[in-house]
Amino acid sequence: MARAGTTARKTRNQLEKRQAIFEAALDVFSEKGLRGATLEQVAKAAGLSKQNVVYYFNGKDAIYAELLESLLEVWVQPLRDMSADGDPLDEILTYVSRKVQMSRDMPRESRLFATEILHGAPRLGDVLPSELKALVDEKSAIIQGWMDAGKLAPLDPHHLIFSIWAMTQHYADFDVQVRSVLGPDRSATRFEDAEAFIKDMLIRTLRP
Amino acid sequence: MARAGTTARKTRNQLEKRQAIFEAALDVFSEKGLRGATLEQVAKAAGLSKQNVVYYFNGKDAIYAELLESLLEVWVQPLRDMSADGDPLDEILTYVSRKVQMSRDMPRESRLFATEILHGAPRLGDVLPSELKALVDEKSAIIQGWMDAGKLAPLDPHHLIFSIWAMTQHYADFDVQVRSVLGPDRSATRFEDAEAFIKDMLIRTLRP
DNA sequence: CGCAGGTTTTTGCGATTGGTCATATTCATC
DNA sequence: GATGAATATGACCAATCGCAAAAACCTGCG
Repeated sequence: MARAGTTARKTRNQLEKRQAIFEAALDVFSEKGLRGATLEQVAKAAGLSKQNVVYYFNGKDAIYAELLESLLEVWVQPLRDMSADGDPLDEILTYVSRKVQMSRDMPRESRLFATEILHGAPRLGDVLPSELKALVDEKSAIIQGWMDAGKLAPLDPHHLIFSIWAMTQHYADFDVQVRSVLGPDRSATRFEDAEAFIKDMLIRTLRP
Repeated sequence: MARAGTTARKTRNQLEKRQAIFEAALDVFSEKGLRGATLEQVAKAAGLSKQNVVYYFNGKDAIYAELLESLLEVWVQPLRDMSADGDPLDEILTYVSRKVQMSRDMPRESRLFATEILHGAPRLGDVLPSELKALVDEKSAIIQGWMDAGKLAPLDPHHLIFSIWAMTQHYADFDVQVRSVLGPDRSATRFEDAEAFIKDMLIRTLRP
């Protein structure tokens, strides 16, 4: 037996299979949650048998944990990219664009994280209070700098970031509700409309 | 056998027990989700035996479904109370206040609805596209009226409501993340700070 | 008081689901 | 064909839902 899940070195085939399982797991877990999903559903979506999935990972929880971890960096990248060098408003509006884009193109990832955090983020370990906090603190300091320089209206940077997270991710996480309320026709342009709305709101708010 | 769950008429004792089960179920379901929670956990939290809980309801799903339904009206009440007669900005800021208050005082309810909608809201039936849509459309029309009268800056009312939902509920649903990022000291005042921030943002945005 | 009716609770069990393990068997590659 | 990787098969075990029937508990009324 190979225990593909534990060995560090992996063949091309192994990586492909693991990727297929990740993709399937993202589908199933984001829709039903960790407990609501079964290994068999993941296996079927990946085109493998339940036992074969276990061969590549060490069980259900391991898939979920590794999936979360592998998506983490991608998830916070837009905030990472916010630079102190750019134009303040541009930087923030670009950040909003990218977050709306992620809600449209990666709703499963958004829901996965949402569910996890909603339930207390037990598997995110201490990533939130350490790494994420550090990142947000760093970017908040930059924003604060812009405000101190009179380039933006003075507001609490932390809550500004929270509000951007909330508004943008809302369109991925609560898509069912958004579409229900907007109705079929207006739903077609919900992401563009949302982006325009949020940007408009931030421009009016942040104008010094 | 009495089938307390099905009969329309209920004694005082029955109602009390059912209420206790609701309370326990809210605790457990909001924390672990429907599938993640077990009947026994609910029963223990309610101080009853598992089988006795089944006596009062017709099983796990029935508790969850009835719980959701019983909370729905409470949940949308603040929006219901928004009146066309009041001062536009006041009405909206009051709405924000009440929503933040609900995030602080009823986080379990918020998370329960969040989880449900996140997973496609299968048990909310067609409440979203019918009743909720009607309510939001009605209030959006009122806001639109205010904007047309020049009392508020022109914005999309639907997305304005979405953004208020998103920002206020964020502090209940993602409380773990908020507290992690803010750190212990700043967390103490997170709801007051959030309310002030959101109101400030809306005032700047909606000023005609 | 005591018992007859219904109500509530407990006991015990059947059945299903789902995660995991152990052991073949097939496959690919040298 | 030899060797290790990959897949398939079968079985097991734990968790848990839900039912049925017995037991305990009222409560009103003769």
